[in-house]
Amino acid sequence: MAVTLRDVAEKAGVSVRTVSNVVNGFQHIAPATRARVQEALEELNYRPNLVARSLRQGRTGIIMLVLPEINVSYFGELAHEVVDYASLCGITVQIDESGGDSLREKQLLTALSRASWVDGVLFSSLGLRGVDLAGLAGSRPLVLLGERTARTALDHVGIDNVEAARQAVAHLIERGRTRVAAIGGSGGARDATSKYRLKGFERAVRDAGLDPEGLYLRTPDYRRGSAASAVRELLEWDERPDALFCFSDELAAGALRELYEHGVRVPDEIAVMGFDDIEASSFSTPSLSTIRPDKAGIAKAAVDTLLRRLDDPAGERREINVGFELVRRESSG
Amino acid sequence: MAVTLRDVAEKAGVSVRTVSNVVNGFQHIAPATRARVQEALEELNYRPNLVARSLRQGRTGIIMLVLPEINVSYFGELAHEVVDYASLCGITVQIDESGGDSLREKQLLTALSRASWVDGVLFSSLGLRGVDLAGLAGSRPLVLLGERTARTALDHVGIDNVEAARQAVAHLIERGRTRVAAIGGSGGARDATSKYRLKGFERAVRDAGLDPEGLYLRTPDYRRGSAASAVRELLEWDERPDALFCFSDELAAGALRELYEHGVRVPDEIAVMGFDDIEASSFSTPSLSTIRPDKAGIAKAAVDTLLRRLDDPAGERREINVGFELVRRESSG
DNA sequence: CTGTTAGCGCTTTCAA
DNA sequence: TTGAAAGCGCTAACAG
Repeated sequence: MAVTLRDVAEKAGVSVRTVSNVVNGFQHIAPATRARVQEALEELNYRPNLVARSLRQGRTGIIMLVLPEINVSYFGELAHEVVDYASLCGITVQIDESGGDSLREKQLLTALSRASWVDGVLFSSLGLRGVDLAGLAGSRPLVLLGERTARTALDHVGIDNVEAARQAVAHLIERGRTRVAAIGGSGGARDATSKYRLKGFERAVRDAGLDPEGLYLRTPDYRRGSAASAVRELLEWDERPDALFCFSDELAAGALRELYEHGVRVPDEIAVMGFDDIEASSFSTPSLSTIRPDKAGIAKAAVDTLLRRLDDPAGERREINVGFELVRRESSG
Repeated sequence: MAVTLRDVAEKAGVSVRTVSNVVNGFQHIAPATRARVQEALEELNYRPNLVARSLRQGRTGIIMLVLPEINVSYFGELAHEVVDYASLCGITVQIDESGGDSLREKQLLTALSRASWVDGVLFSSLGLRGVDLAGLAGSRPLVLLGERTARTALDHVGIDNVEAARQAVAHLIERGRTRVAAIGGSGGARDATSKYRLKGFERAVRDAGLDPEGLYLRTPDYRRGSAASAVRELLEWDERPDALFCFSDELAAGALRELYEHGVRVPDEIAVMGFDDIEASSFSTPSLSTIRPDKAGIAKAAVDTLLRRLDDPAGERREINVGFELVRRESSG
């Protein structure tokens, strides 16, 4: 059914070798031969069988991007950048979701070893443990995205979460707030991201000579729906906070909604900062001040690192910190 | 380097055939042999080379999902459902973005024929033309998602956009609105989605004995940022509309923002309806009334249809309409 | 410059 | 029940 090199070779009256050379743009070919082969190629509408090519070359040009959930805006935007940049490099991206919960994380690891056609993996997880990673040791190159959750020899691309969080909270304090609360986190005990954002929060508060004690509320995940109960709780404190630092824009969106339902004016009564700068945040009412990680930069660094690792499996471990930016909008006053 | 069937066969003192049988769970194997092979398998930590297997079997278990942009919430949520359901079927999903603009649509088609390892394609495009599709005729099975934009023999999964839009607008009219405007669309001349939603809008308006003339404003795309200028324009009409039907939730979010900036109260002065029910919509202020297409249903139908088509390439064309639901929230009063 | 050919690792037909 | 071997379509080493 499918046209093969042999079919083309027969039609053009040359060997498969020659056809292969033409297909792959090899240099030293007699113009006449090339023309003849080209013609046969067109006439038969030849399409190379990439599976066969991959088997031969040991590379597929496919990388896998593993993230918690693609429908979460931040990850959707990150995936967009990755797909975008990878396609520039002639790489196709396959997407797998870890779901965030550790039950499915096991399936995921199975999937990972299942997917032997994948050249390499970009892994963005909230709670990957060292033991999990161990199982991957011998397999394909893997670049960790987001926060490093275990001491490994893996390449890593992320941002300085401590400093970013510190700047976010410092910004609230600069705007005159003195009682800043923080909310965020995830079910995973090893959620390093929230650990570092919390550290940055505490640092900023202490730098201002204030006390962060008792001002942090954990949430089960980073989604919009998870902010409500935390917000309800802090509204009942004896001394209400006058600012709120959310560990994600989605949480912030949920917080804005809950504050609105309680008739609390933002930023007048409570200022709000998010983290991620998802697209929706500049359109919310009020628009959301936030930290904007350089998503395109993360994507580029991640893909580049992975490709480099493919060529040089033994190369030195790379630890890349990509930039971020503080975005001031209405919600922080 | 990688362990192959042969390595295992040698170690176990059997033929590759036998090892293959064990790996694939073949029935008729002597218990003793099986045990010996299992042991060798474990000891060498054998992982099948799926590229080789695919070459042999002519199937990879990979399908491609093509959509405009993965960072657009609706598509992110749809992709989530597709990845979810496909993984249940043992299928991996590869994602490609068409970008929406026809310039990149050509690259996309190239990519499609490039990607010969893909078993089949789920294609969600806003403006695919018949001629474009023609080029794919001989290649892999393709299921069209969203709106059918050309008369083809392709399978198609979507929702009844005319009826959904009609219900949305009828709902606004039921709530007492008499002057409903519509905004949405895309650059493509062949944006069938907006065509049908517009038709549903007009039908609902006429059904109520009103006149839709001059109440539709085209936007360049369905994104949040594209609603602003349309909203500014309709606010300057002599007779202001008292309701607004947006062809997507993102447009509606942009509209809510713009109305807020102009001090127009929603829903008191203008009621707003969206379309898609992205997650953010239930958290906006005011929360957004909208049409909720059964995304999981679309994903399931799409994957099922594609898999069936793989087994039966000559089967009858399938035309599937998935359900939807009207979601009443604050923005429609 | 081009033809011949040996595999890449696997499944599967044909024999035994 | 198991072995031997063909071959999926391609690339590349080796000849010529």
